[in-house]
Amino acid sequence: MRKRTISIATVAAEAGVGVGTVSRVLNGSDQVSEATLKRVLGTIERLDYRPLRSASSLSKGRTDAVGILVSVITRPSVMARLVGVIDVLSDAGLDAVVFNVENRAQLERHLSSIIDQRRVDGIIAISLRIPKERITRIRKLAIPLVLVDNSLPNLPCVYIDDVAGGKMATEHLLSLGHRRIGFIGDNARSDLGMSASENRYAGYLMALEAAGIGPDFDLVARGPHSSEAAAVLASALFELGKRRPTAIFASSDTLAVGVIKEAQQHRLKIPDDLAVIGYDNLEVSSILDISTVNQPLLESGTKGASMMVSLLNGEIAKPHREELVLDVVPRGSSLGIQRNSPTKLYGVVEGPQGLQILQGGEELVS
Amino acid sequence: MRKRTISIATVAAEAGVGVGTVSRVLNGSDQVSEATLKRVLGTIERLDYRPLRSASSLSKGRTDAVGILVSVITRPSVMARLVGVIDVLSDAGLDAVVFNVENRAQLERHLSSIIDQRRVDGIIAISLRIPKERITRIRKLAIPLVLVDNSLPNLPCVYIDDVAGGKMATEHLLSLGHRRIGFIGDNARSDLGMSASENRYAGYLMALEAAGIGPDFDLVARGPHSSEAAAVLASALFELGKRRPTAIFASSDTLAVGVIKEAQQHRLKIPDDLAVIGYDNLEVSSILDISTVNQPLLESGTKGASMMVSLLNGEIAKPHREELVLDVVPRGSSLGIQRNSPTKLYGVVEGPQGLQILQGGEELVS
DNA sequence: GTGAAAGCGCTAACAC
DNA sequence: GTGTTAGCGCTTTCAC
Repeated sequence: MRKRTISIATVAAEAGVGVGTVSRVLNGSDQVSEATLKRVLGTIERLDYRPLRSASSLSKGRTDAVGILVSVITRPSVMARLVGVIDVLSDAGLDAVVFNVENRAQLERHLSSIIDQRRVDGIIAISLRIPKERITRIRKLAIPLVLVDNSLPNLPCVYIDDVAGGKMATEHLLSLGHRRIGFIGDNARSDLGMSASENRYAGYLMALEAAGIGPDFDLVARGPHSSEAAAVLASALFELGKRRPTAIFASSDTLAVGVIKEAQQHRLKIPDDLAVIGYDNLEVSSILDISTVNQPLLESGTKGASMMVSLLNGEIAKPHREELVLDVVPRGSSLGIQRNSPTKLYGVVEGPQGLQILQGGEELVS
Repeated sequence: MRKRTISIATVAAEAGVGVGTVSRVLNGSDQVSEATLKRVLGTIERLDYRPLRSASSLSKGRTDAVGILVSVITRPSVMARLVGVIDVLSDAGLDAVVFNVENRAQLERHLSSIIDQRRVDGIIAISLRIPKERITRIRKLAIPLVLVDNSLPNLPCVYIDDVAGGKMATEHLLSLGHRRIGFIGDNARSDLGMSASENRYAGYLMALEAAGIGPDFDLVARGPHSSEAAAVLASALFELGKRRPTAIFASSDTLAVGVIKEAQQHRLKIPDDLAVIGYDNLEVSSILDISTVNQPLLESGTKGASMMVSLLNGEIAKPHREELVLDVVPRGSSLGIQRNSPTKLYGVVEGPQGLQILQGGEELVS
């Protein structure tokens, strides 16, 4: 409570050394003798001194922070990627500054603030299409940019082939003998350029064509990204009577949930009357036994963030492009096979007040 | 490409004014004549100049960023609060620096880095208990701290009364005539101090006692926060035969999903053989028609962030404590009433390629 | 109203 | 090895 503010100068004075030496100690330079190191460290400890971030940022010319642009953060798939990104950045000692982008205007606003003010050392864009002009500008300013769940030439990115995924999902249904396969997906959005659903749709069409089945647009429906909307759309498809689909590919598990719920309302048995496959392998698909296309969501985030870390450390020279693998996870909603009970994974024990499943890595209150 | 870096001095020189004037313009001071304002603004525009964040931070002594400490970010309820926080901060022009906290060690690490380096102007802790020593330190440094989904004396916080919520949920089941009511919740964790589930359990016990029903620990089970774990625990309760519960209060919707899924495996009809109520009113509860206790998740985030904004603007003097209201949302899993079809909410139209539900606020690709 | 100059707290290049 | 010093780019008195 004595000093107004305690800076590097205070420490230097107190320890009887120059500020340079203190700075060296702070930054782990080996140009410091054992003796002074100890002394300075001691003073720092005693004074409880911590260097001010903004000062060193200004001096060093970097912020040690990474901006994360996220499209519609509430979507579980986006969330999962974000978590992966944050974890890796955090481990690398980088701050994760998160920007939620719900529309084009926000995207522009955030981008300009991030880029122009140099708030961050690098930018990770998740499931987002960045306007060309911005890309150009970012390039010119030499700000590292990594794309997660998107792809652009000459830019480091973690790419997932949604077309292939859509194809795989549809082929799965085809392999089960289905011919009248419906598609339920997201509205195509021009503002944020999230094209995942449309790409999966393209894969769907390709698979059908390869199987010699022409597209039937009566079996195709799009809407907002919610279970409720999917339920409504599914309902419309079910009303087609004889012409109704025997299987539906929903471009995300969230939509698949709505489809299945609605099927139950219509007394359609899953998968006998209607087979369903979703996409993303969200937790909900596992618990509701919904077939799906697994994409490594968390991994896409960690991979992207790792790229960023490498870029910032100057370890990577040329833009790297990583493509993650997809795989169909067949479950009850298409196969009708009873899924394995998860019981085996857990050991239930008698706890102090009721039953308990102990979990690893956490201390339990006794 | 001429100048190395373009700073406030460049602008000043180019505009033929002093740096002070440019700074005034930048910060919207009214101490600038109309003429110079115009000229400086013009030069800024022409030079495409933007002030550097870290420089003004150092000078101003603030970062215009807020640190958000989040416990186990993957939980949907936590996510929802986070989204609320980010949105408000973003609108206020504050950067949201997110720290994911999975264990006590991480909490300490992040806290010390945030606090000591003054990376941020304020801290918002979501669903997290901050150790006393840290609170003391934060207080001493006069760093604004807001608690969301937690409460501490003399600290601004957005509080949700989980005990009351647990009581409400249990009373709902009691009111339906149930006497053998089970509880499935999270393991109590000492490291992060997330006590929501335990508080709801306390409410559950209170409601039972008020109804003259003694606790039966055979009907109580705890485990990790996942549907799978809940399913396993539910299974154990179902095996009690005659003594099995006729209703279950799951301390979160995520757990309720597991309970219901497992009930179906056991051929228990919902809600006739087993009534279920969850907590949080997550999207999944709506689509699966699960009764729940609604808590304004997003609002807790926005409220908390608003408090922070006020604090940083010096608008609030004493710590404010906001308590959000809870309400039971009775649905099919306890009442057995067919929920309203969401169909009415949406208008399905004939799109260019299949059916479509148009959504407001988004441009659709034609 | 406006310019000049003194910091803000740290880093890094340069001397010794 | 270590001290000294000149910035990093901006804000903010304080004169004029």
